[in-house]
Amino acid sequence: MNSSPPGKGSPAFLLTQVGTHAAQAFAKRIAALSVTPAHAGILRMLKMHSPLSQRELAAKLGMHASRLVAILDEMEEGGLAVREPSAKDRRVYQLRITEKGLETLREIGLVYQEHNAAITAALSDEERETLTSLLERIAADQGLVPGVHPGYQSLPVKARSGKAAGKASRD
Amino acid sequence: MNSSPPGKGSPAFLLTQVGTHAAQAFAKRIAALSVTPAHAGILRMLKMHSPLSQRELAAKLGMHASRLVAILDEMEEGGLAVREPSAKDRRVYQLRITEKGLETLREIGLVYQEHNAAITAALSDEERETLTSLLERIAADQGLVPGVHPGYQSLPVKARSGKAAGKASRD
DNA sequence: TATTGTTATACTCTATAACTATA
DNA sequence: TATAGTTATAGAGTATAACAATA
Repeated sequence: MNSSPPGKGSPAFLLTQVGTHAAQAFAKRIAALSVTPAHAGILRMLKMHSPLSQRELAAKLGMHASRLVAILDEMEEGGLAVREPSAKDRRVYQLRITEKGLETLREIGLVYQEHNAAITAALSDEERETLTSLLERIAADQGLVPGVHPGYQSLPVKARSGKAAGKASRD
Repeated sequence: MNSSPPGKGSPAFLLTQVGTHAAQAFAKRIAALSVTPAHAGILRMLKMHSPLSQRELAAKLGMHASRLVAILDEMEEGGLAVREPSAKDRRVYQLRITEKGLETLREIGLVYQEHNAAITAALSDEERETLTSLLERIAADQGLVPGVHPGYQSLPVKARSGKAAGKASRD
């Protein structure tokens, strides 16, 4: 097991393999709601921490503020969130989730539940809990912030250009 | 737990969170060997299945053949693999791993072991085995091919441009 | 006419550094 | 002079469709 291919049946590789698959499957599911994982994460942040300036939001997500501009443009266009001028400082925007954003977040929650059930379909309820608790301990040990995707720095901004999504094969 | 943010403490989200983190951490580790995850996966494939044509390799990895061109150029440049003309069909190349490629694969194996230990440092041996077996069952249920990264379609070809890697913060 | 590997094109995403308007 | 948000630029990656050589 030393000169052999690394990690075929060992946890770290399985984690990236299954984790990548889960991320792809989730992105595909919520594409039906016209949102990306980035949108979903931002909606969640805004629900929990509104109001937030763009820089505060960027800091919380671990991404550069300039990347947020396009994403927030999309979200405003889609009616999910709004930029409101701050009374105190005319340079900053207070970001707030809209009623439609809250509704979309609820729908995302439902889709997530389906996704969660599908991904862990092979496990019993008890095993699901075991898995959750092991993963929570790893996440804590690795310094991951609950609810924040570490790939935020490079999560696609827009949904993949449609053609590929219709290709039947994946998931 | 219904209108609340999706998946904070539930397995599917934890899987993508921890899985993404693990993938990033591994990529960073093997960057010290001047290889990317894509290179590592190809080295492993070539060790197991040499010789292989480019189209056969692309099919096994689930990626488009044209993407392989640049990656194999790099690997030949780095002396990890070679394109040998086929005796039977002058259109095809037989890909073979070199002695240096085998040596690099051994080193990757060692780095992987460190990585695996680091990622699962929070767990006991028994828990590690439990996690492995749960993940293997999920992977099998989801139709994932053992040892093949589902993100192969969009794994970065070259190591990230250096500057970012030296930025201290991640991992 | 089909297939292998390659190249060319157009498109997306990203990071960085200007830039503006405020403070 | 510093900060919030924006825009511009340049670079990297990808997918797709041509393409040349060979079958």
